[in-house]
Amino acid sequence: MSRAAAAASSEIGAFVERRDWFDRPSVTVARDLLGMWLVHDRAQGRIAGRIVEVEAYQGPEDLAAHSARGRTARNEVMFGRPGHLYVYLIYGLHHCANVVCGPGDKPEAVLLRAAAIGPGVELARMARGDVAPTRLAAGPGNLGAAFGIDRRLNGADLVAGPVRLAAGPRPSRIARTPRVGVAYAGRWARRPLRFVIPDDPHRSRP
DNA sequence: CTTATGATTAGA
DNA sequence: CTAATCATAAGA
Repeated sequence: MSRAAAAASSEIGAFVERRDWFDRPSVTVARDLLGMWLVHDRAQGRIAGRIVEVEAYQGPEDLAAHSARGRTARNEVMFGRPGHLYVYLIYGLHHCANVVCGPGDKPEAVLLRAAAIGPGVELARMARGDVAPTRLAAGPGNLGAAFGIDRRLNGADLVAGPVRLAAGPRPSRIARTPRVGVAYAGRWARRPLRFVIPDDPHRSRP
């Protein structure tokens, strides 16, 4: 990779500053999130990575969405204003990070499933241990671990930070597949609501 | 109170 | 293929 290309790929664009950017259906936000930067500013430094894989979870009618089983203490944030982080613990050990979307009061969200870590690689490695760079944030549990996102950040404002989103290079192509791990959701399990950059080495699976 | 299970992962 | 591991939600 040339010096110019390397510089370009590590360039973080403008942060999302308008809440209404998030106030859209999860499918729309999900597509837009691919290629964008996820940035976490911490005392130790900044961890940033480009999002390469996401899943859309639609409102109450989507049987795979947490919000389909009513409002509870856990999914409270999904029912709140768009532009916040919904973080929950899964299988007793993995933290999954979601972007709360709209439109309006509709409790939709986008699960962040994989990212290519750019600036802050060493910090991410410290948090994750010694793993291959392409696997650092591949899979929702790994992404949470790599970015240092846990339940303390549940409800965090994505406009205010410390976790924010910024413009990045748009992918030339976007692939759609069914979502992972939601076989119980009947028809909704088969819907193509997973969005991924085809053949990206940082994605969690084909 | 008890109990089943999950938007997962690593390892055999 | 399965164990790990616990917050959550649902049921008694």
